[in-house]
Amino acid sequence: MPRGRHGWGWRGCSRRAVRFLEPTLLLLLHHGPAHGYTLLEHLRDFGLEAFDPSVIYRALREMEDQGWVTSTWDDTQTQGPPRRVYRLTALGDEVLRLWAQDLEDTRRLIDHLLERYHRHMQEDSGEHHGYPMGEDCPDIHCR
Amino acid sequence: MPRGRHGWGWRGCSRRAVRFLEPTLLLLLHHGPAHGYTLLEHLRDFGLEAFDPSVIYRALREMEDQGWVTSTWDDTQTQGPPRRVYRLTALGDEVLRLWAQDLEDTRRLIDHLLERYHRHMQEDSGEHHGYPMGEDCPDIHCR
DNA sequence: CCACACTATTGGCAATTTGTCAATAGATAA
DNA sequence: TTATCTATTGACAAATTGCCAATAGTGTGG
Repeated sequence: MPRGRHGWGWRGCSRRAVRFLEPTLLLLLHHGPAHGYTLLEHLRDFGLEAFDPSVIYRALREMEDQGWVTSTWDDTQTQGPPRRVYRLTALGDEVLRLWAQDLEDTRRLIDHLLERYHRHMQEDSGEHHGYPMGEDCPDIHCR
Repeated sequence: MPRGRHGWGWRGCSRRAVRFLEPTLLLLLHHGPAHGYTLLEHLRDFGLEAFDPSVIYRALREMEDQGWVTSTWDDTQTQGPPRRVYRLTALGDEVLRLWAQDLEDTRRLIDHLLERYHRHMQEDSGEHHGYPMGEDCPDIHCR
């Protein structure tokens, strides 16, 4: 998915991941209360890596503003500064359900697009579509 | 997918759609050269509606900058100002293939998330997870 | 001819989103 | 005490996006 005048790894490259951040956090919190850092680690199980912690905390604060989660300071001692415990609210529970529906819609869109793509590719394998063949074609370079 | 302090229909609401714009345009152009307005109409077949024309033209110009498409002025008379004809380049053809792969990756991510969601919901139907039940829970209102 | 509507493309801007980097800060180990 | 690890917060620049207006050619009704 090269985009803009860039390849992978430019500013905004992981936007796909970002859209999965909120539903994934909600799902993780549906399993039970957790700390921000813990959530960060569990995100890897969902293919969401390389998140700067600030992104997670920002998402959590926004979700709290929405009333999807609440947070309290954890009084139990740990090796480090005090931590927040985030827990899902009933509203967050409901939002998670809406997210799931939305993701199913998105899935259908992708399916439709891919189905069309593969069908079309099968139909006219080897045909040309008006673009000049044989010209020097620059390689796609993703940085 | 309520997001931010908004529901559907706020600024940035259709970002999901926007991400399908480029691959869909490439796929449409793979069928053959077309005008911007024509493409705009065909997008509906893919569940992508309500695009402001400027969004499509902006995308097309960016794709041209990348060398994925080329455009020439159509000299045939029509009821209106001169139109551009966009056609896919060999590079655009290749990019379309990469997009398809990327969409398949995305689909896998969604599947994984949804599978986890449904499995978890089945496991603990009726259980609580620490959030206070019975409190007044504000309705989710999407505007 | 003039006003108006329709088709088609272009330009600009403000609000929002996103990535990155730095700051703060407690606890512990050397 | 200095350094290091854990945890959270703040701030900023760049990119994305939606919206609205401008331009412009053609045809239609009065």
